[in-house]
Amino acid sequence: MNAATLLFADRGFEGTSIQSVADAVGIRKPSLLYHFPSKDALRAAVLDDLLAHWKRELPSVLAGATTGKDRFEGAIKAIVDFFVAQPVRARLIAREMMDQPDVARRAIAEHIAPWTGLVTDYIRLGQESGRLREDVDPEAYITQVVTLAIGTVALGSVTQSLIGSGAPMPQQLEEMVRIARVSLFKSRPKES
Amino acid sequence: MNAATLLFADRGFEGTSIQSVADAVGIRKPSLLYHFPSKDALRAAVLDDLLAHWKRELPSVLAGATTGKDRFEGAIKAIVDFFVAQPVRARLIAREMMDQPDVARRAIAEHIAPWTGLVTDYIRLGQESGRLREDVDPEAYITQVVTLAIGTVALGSVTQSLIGSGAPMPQQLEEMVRIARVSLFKSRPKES
DNA sequence: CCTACCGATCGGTAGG
DNA sequence: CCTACCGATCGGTAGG
Repeated sequence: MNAATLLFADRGFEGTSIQSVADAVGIRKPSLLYHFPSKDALRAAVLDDLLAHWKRELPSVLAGATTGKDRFEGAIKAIVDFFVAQPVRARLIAREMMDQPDVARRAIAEHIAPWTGLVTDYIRLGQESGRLREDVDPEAYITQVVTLAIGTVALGSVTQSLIGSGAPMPQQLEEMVRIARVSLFKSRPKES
Repeated sequence: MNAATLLFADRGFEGTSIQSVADAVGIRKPSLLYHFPSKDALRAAVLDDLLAHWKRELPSVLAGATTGKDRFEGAIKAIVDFFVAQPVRARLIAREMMDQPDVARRAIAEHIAPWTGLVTDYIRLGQESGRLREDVDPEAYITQVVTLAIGTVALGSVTQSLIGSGAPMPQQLEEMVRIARVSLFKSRPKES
């Protein structure tokens, strides 16, 4: 499954033969097909595994980020870091979103939406307490932040060179967090 | 070429057979291979066409946006609108970035980077004139905006359902422009 | 988990 | 731009 995840993320589902997965694991193709009855079953299992992982990890990430004084500050960085730490999964989910929008939509709506929904609640809370900008659309905002995080990680190796010299990855991540933060919090004096 | 662009964007390069392209055009496979000596040649031609189109259109888009008083205001919306208006091309470039990072990097660095570089110059100009935030990293900022635009369009049909109810596309685009704007301009009173 | 094997489709060529 | 055809690889099965 790990091998399949890597190959699917790297070359795409259609660009990956079950033979190549079997090779990576060191078994014969029919042996692989014993564990996963078809290539599509393998795909489904890989996607399930990905979502199960996120479903397991997200609560603690969000819990850790939404506790204490700087819960809003922390939440943004936590969400961004979460995707940044898993470039393979980010690329895989980006591919699945393009390859099978319907499947990905259902899977995400079922497993992930509840947790992002939690974040929008926090945002609304912050808006009422006057710490967050009122012009933020909570649902659209969190969607944009996640899209940016996935996009930056999945396409990062190329977007770096959008500019002549190229903006190195660490600076891209810093700027991403800055953008997410500034567009959420009410402006205040300086920070550092 | 249009047929190939659509199919590549939709199902990916590996997921598209030259037979299916030929079918879409209404000719036989060998006839297609007469015009494009190999599948890879077709891919290269499609990518070239995409970049040529952007190279042709970008100047006028940027020129129109960077003239007059509200040149900064306009530039953001122009860049975002530019990608939003071409969902097929956005999806294709996103795929090519993942499938062949090296090829995409070279192509973008050569054809697109000069124009985005122009935007970073404008941003620096705006920073000096005091209208734009000083904490903006121009290179990283424009990279992030483009990534967000491409990502939103390419993955949009799925990210909409990141939230239970789902944030409709128009609202996502509005929020994207807001995020890009707020994180670039110095804060000021209300707008509307 | 393996060997042996299958029909279908793949990208591509010959030759007109 | 076509018909006819090629070897290689595809996902998958039989049977042990």
